[in-house]
Formats: sequence, structure tokens, C-alpha cells
Amino acid sequence: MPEKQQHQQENYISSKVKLMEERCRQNRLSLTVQRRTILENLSSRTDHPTADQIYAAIQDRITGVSRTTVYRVLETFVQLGLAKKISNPEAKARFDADTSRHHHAACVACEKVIDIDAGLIADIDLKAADLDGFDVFDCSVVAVGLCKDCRSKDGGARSFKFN
Amino acid sequence: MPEKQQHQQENYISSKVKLMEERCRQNRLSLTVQRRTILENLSSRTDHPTADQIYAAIQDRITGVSRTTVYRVLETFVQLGLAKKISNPEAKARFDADTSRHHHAACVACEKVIDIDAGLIADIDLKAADLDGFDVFDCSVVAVGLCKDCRSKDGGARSFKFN
DNA sequence: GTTAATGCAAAGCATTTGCACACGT
DNA sequence: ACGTGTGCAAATGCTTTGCATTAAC
Repeated sequence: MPEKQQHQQENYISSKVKLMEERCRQNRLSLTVQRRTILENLSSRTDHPTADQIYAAIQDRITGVSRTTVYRVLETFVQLGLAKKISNPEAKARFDADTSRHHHAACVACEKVIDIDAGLIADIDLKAADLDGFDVFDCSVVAVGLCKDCRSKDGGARSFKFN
Repeated sequence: MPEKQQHQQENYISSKVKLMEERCRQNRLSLTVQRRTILENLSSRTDHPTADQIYAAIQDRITGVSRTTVYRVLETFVQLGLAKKISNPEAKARFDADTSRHHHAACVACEKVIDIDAGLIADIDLKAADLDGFDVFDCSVVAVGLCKDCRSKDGGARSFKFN
């Protein structure tokens, strides 16, 4: 890695860690070695690792970390807005007999999935995007949020606060 | 349900079943009660059920169906292009320290997830869509396909053939 | 000193697999 | 008859939970 790029990378990671420290203080969460190490690892990579891949990667840095901790810490990061969990609200496969192109909105509270009519959203044009040789079979929009019913029940409770 | 709507619904379901029969014959797959019942159930609903929800729903229609069969039949339907599996390529949570809006392309073969720069895709405008009171926190495009590497390995093998 | 976080082992779900039997063709 | 599909039970894999111990504030 060229020197300059490496410096930028280090800056990025340390600013991420600083942000975490700030948000942890705001929410009376402890600053632990595990949280720092996991965030450093996650910020240093762009491959969207699974919890287990992070667990494997930090073994040599902290001996004796448990998988459990990795899962818990990552969940905390998501709630603190420091990381995103992708492609998976509630890790269950859902099926749809409607194979025509349309989009989905998933409610984080009740797990309901509603359809969004494709005609009402401008066509997604992937042509301009750099897909690095990716051959796209299917492509759709996934919105994540709170449905009408759950919205009226709890104002969209976010566990932790941050700006 | 109004009479007319019910007729349309029944037509839709039976045409789905006919399509399945056609594609099963094309691929030397047997026409079984289970396949018919599961497809009828899936086509009659718009709530994107999980395998287990379908399993529960068909209990009174075929006593003694097994969960296993429901999973297997649904998988077959996906391969026959009769149904879609949504929000879940490989049911594993993946994390991303980059919380800025961007999109993802997931490879069905190697499970790799690559980023698509949001700037290169026209902004998704959900305003026109009928979201039925849904409060969207986050919204992104998920593309599913074959990455460059896997594309060169196997030509994008599809298990079954259909038009 | 309190409160919160960690590690361990065990439990919990969703999903898959191996194998014998039953069914569709 | 033959090949496929099904059901069962057990296995697998990811993730969560309860509880005692340890670390952070």
C-alpha cells in the first residue's frame, strides 16, 4: 500500500474509533479493548465481513475473545450508528410468488414486508455504476424502517442516542 | 372479498399452478400434491411468508407435510423462476463500517458482497411510491448476480431451464 | 463500589442432509 | 420398474441467552 493511502486509512480508522468513544460516553457505555479492536478491524476492511470473519481476524490481537462478544459488540455498533448490518433484517428467508420486478419495505419492529410498486419508482440504472464485471440477475430496492402500525405504537424507539 | 376480485384471484392462482406444471414437465419433475398446495398458498398471499408460515398454513390442507418438504419445494420454485427469495442471499449477517448511503451487489456463487457507489446511481426517489405510512430509515439497492470471478468459472449455471 | 461487559457453555431457531419408504411417470 | 419426492430424525450453522467473573467508570 502506498504511504499516503496508508496514512489516510489510519486516519479514517482512528477517527472512527474516536467517534465510537464519543458515542459510548454519551450513552454510558464502557470503552473496552474488545470494542476498540473490533471497530478497528471492521473499519480497516471493505469486504463486509460476517461476525465470524471478524472473530477470526482479531484472534491474534486479543487472545481469548469470544464469538459472543463479537456478536454483541457489532450489535451495539449498529445501534450506535457506527456500522450497518446489511442484507439481513431478521435473517429469515421470505418468499414471494410475484416474480415481476418490484421493491420491498421491511419493518424493523414487526418484521412485516410490504411491496413497493416498481412503476412508482424511477428505474434503477446500474449502467453508470462500476460493477466490476458483475453480472446482475436481479436488482431491487430494500427500504428498512417502521410501518404505520408500529410507528403509532412506539415512536420508533432507538436504543441509543447520537447526533 | 367482492365476487369479481375473488374470481381474478382464483384465475391468478390457477394460472400460476399451470405454469408450474408446465415447467415441471419441461424439467422432468413430478407433479405432487405438496408442490401444488404450497404454490397455491404462496400465490394466494401477498405477505411474503417465511417457509415456516407456509408450513403452518397448509397443515389443514395436507396433514403430515413436513417442514423439510416446504423448504425443498420453495427452493425448487425459486430455481424454476416461479417464486423469489427476498432479502436474503445466504442468511448471514454482514457488517459494514461505512454507514454512508451506498448500495450492494451480492454474488450468488461465492457470497462476496461488493459496494456500488451511491453517486453513480440516480437517487432513489420514494416520494412517488405508495408507502402506506411507512417511515423509511434507510433504503438501498441490492443487486444479486454473479461476480466477475465466478462468471468465468461457471457460465452462471441455472439448475433448471424455462422460458 | 456500582454498573456494565466479557467469556463460557448451553440453548434456540432456521435450514440442510442422509436415508428408507412412497409416489408420479 | 425407474427415477424423484417425501418424511423423519439428526445434524449443522448462525446467533442468542443465562450466569458467574472481570473490567470500566
